[in-house]
Formats: sequence, structure tokens, C-alpha cells
Amino acid sequence: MTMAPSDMLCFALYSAGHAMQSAYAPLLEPLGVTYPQYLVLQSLGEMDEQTVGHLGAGLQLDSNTLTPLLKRMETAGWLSRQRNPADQRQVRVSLTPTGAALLAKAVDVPRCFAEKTGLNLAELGALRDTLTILRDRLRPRPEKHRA
Amino acid sequence: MTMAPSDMLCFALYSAGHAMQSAYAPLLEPLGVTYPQYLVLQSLGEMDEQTVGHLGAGLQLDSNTLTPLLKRMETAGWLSRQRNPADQRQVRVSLTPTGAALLAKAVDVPRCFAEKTGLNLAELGALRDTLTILRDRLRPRPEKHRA
DNA sequence: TGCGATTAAATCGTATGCGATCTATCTAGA
DNA sequence: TCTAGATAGATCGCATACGATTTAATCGCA
Repeated sequence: MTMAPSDMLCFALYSAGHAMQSAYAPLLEPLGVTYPQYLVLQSLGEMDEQTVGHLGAGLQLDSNTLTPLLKRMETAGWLSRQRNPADQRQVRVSLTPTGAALLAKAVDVPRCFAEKTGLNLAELGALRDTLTILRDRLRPRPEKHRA
Repeated sequence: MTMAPSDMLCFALYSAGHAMQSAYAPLLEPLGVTYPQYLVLQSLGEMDEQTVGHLGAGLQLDSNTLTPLLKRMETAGWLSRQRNPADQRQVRVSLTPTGAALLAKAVDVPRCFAEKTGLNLAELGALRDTLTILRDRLRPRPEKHRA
């Protein structure tokens, strides 16, 4: 009796996450991007010129993951990274025309993925909300130095 | 308008999965195991003497991931790997007494995690079922060579 | 019986994630 | 003004994931 329901929830989350990426793979492979790279493109599509930190806040990733990832994407020609002249600590990331074109070619990807899930819009939204709430409970905001 | 609901579902899944592992981390760190290693221990606790392939079927991982992971766990003294004399292609994995003791020390981990989620048993079960269904839709069984 | 097809792991290469630390820069206060 | 502390990224090391390929062993069937 080592297996408890909670246990299975964690595995369900773990394996569903992998399955999600494997479902995205055939959609993204023709474009030559990985799933995390696709998230970066999408995020920059929503708001260009983000700093590494801002991008990381949105994607829940730190610079130790983002910096190498962004450098690979810069090498691929999809984005540019430049220090903020007003604050040299910051690096601003922006889409290149090539990157924007790539993102444009990916417009149908989310819909294709949605079809694979077999869920309707309401179900997709409900599951998303549940997962988002769960995530925010499990990964509390850093809160800086909480008073 | 590049962001569609389906899109956000995938990110919710992605980030919730990471958050889940980060919530497990402080529970597993004292034991010195990673989350995937914990899954292996748990799986062997349910059924000892599994082959790499059987373990992989349960955890949805292939030998390219499992072999190195199992070797690290063998080095740590938690499990043993031996070829099946009846079929030398197979490797049977089993818990050592040390590994079994480690698993025993982890009995409370699932409950601690469940508390962090703030969900009751029914909610945990419902979410698990939804995710499991979704996962199986997204990662169809290999089906061998489908007729 | 013998050999080509299958199967089970292992190996290789690349891309994440992330804890811990380092470096450069900026900011605030004595 | 000058420096201690805070910030933003970058770097390092290690552990997954996984596509592609390789190797060893077994099986199926002429």
C-alpha cells in the first residue's frame, strides 16, 4: 500500500507533461524549434523587448536555464540580445524578422495541439485554470524577503 | 492574439509539472534522491524484480533515460541490476535492503505533498484521472505495428 | 538447422532544468 | 563621495529526457 492517490497525481502531472511535449514535437520539428524555444517565441510575440528576468518571470525559468537557451536561439538567428544602455545589468531580448516569421509559421500549432487533446474549449480552459491554481500553490512567489 | 487557450493549457501543464517537482524537492533532498529516482523506488516497491523495459512502461521512460539513471542508483547502493539468465537481453532491477530502507523513510512524502496542494482526496483523484486520460490521448500506445 | 528479423539495453549527442556560485553593475546611506 | 549590499545575468556541474544508432541475444520460419 505504498501508492497513495496524491502520489499518482504527481505522476499523472509528470507523465502528462512529457506526453504534452511529445505531442508538440511533430508540430514543432518542421520549424526546427523545441518546446521551450517555442514558449520564448510566443512570449516575445506577446511582448517584444523583454529582459531575461521578465521573460523568466513569465515562463517560470531562471537565467541559468534561459541564458543558454536564448544564446542558442540567437545563434539560430531568431532573436537578438543586447544590454540595456540605461542599466548594463539587464539584457533585452527581441525577435528578429526571422524569428517573427518563424512564429508566424507556428500560428496553427496551438489549434493542432488542442485537437489532439480531444477536449473542447471549456474543458481546456477548466483544466488550465485548475493547473494554474495548483502550480501557484506549489511554487509560492519568492516574495523577496517576506516581512 | 497569438495566445490561445489551448496554448495556455500546455504551459499550465509544463509549469505545474516543474512546480510539482520543486515542491517535492525539499521532501526528497534529505533522502538524497531526485524525483525520477523516487519514482523508480516507488515502482520497485510495488513490484520488485522488474526489467528495464517493464519499469519503463510504467514510468513512460525509455532505456536511454533509464539506463544511466539506474546505474547512478546502483552506484548509490539502492538497487541491483542483473541480466536475466533465461534471456540475456533483459536486465532485472531489484531493490537492495538499503533501497528498501530508503523507500520506507519516504512513506510520508506523498502525504506531505498532498497537503501542499491544498486539494482534498476527491479533487486529487479527479485531477489525476483527467490528466491520465489526457496523457493517454496525447501519447498513444506504440501499438507495435498497427494492423 | 541457419539466418534474417525482432527485441532489449546500452550508447551517443543535444537540450533542457536547476542548485550553487561568480561577476558586473547599480543603489543607498554613512 | 565611497563603499556595503542588492540585482541581473552568466557560468558551472549534474541529472534528466529523448531521437538516433549500436550491440547483443533470441526468435521465426524456410
